[in-house]
Amino acid sequence: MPSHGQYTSPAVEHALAVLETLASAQELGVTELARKLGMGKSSVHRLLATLAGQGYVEKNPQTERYRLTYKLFVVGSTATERYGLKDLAGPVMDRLSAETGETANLGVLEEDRVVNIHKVEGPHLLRLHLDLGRGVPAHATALGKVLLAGLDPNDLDRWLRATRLTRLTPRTLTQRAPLRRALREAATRGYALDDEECSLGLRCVAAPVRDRRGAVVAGVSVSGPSQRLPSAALHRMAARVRAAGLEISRRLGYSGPSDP
Amino acid sequence: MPSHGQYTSPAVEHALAVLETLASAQELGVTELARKLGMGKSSVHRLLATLAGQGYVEKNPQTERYRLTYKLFVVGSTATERYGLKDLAGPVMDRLSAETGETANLGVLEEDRVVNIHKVEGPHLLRLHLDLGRGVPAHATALGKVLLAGLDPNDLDRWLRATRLTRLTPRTLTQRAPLRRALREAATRGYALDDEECSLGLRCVAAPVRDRRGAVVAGVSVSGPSQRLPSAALHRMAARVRAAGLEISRRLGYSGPSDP
DNA sequence: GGGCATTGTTCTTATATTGTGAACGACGTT
DNA sequence: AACGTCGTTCACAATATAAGAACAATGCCC
Repeated sequence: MPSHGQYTSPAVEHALAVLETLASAQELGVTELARKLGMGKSSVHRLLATLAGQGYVEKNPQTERYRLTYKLFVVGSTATERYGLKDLAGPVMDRLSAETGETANLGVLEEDRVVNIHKVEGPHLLRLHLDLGRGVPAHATALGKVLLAGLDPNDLDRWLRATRLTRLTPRTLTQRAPLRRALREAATRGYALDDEECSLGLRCVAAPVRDRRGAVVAGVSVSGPSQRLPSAALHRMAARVRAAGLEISRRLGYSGPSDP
Repeated sequence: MPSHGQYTSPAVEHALAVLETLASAQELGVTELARKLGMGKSSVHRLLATLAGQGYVEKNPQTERYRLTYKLFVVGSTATERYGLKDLAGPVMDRLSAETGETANLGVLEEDRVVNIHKVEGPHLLRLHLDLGRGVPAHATALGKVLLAGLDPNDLDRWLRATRLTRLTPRTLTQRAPLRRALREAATRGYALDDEECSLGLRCVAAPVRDRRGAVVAGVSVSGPSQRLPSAALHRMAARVRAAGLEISRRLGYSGPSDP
């Protein structure tokens, strides 16, 4: 077997592995990095030199070890502007946050996680701090549920087979059957809830955002501390969140029905 | 000259170029991308296959063209957590925003741009929308000025020689001499101003954030519309911004003097 | 202070991968 | 129906690659 006919580039995969490893650790030396990746020191060294030449990593002059620069963040952030989603959603989210007094979030599904790409914080002093960018397991959040409910059945089946439903709090749905039920419910009601399934003390309502074809491309949510959001308030808010999701969808060119 | 002894990896550089090009355009086909990069179609195709295999790009099933996923954003965002800066600065910025009623920003210098890594928006309805991530030319912002003022003289000289001072508004400082003067002033006062130099109608005050060695690693700022921030208010606010910068610095282990 | 074990970097080499150009099938248009 | 264009695959020569050994510099421990 001559084994030519390459469909992927090992060098590139290695470079990406270097970036990801560097992202998960704060700072690493060449030897340390090589050990983690199972490669030779000199190979890693050359990859680092390449990445440094392009401005993606740098050597900390103090410790003589390598770390990521902010360039990856800069380049990655532009991916966030797909469809102009952020710009279109921004004003709607401002209003949603003002009306509800809570934090409004915009998120998308990336593999098994929900990635927050925009948030508007409410005026309350007590606020739960959720970082943009850092993903959260989809099955444990309201946003994740509306996004999963928007997948077509085959993709959802594959998703459910492929991902472990890790437990984040005592209330996290870690079994497939209850999660499936929750997703069906989300689909029929047009919104999903998260009752401290992701973080204790945090409740959340989310609604889907659809593009002109009707496909769910993102979700909007409102989240806040349980004390301020008893069950009744949560369901009342759902209408507002759904309206916000619909408005963003309309701006994206969605022309389908307003009811699920 | 045998010319072996490679210090960089062309394949990796090409892959990064693909990512950057894809980031600057929304969606591109293989041929289009190959033309932009001046490479063969098949090379680009293999790179895309590799990047897709790692989850960094995907093919839009509608248009059959390639686009970035959000993974680059996810990985890049973790770079944002260097020093735990965001976590340490968060509460201080919350307070700064609450006290001033305006938007508080945290930024770092990346090449010739200031990258915003965290912001806390004020309660006012009239707000200027500045995205996180997307960089802004350093010479035209208050944050940029404190960060440049924190460079050591050699680095600053190199920076000034290397970068074009592009004009963003009629007030932008596009000459080196006035910029140098502004930087000296920022260094002696401990804060910098931006009077509609970046965007018309936007004013800004910024102060440096220092690590335990005293090096400027970031900046905090408060920004708002000119109508709410007359010159007098701006200078009054400077004290608060400086105090916030100092507090974050202290949390980072800075033990130097509080005055510049 | 001298020796020992790290570290980051450079060199060399066989080998596997890369970039290229051409050819293929599939669409959409003229 | 023929054409242009697209994404994909193929084959091959040229070249970059990954690995291991050797280097100097640094820090550490006895």
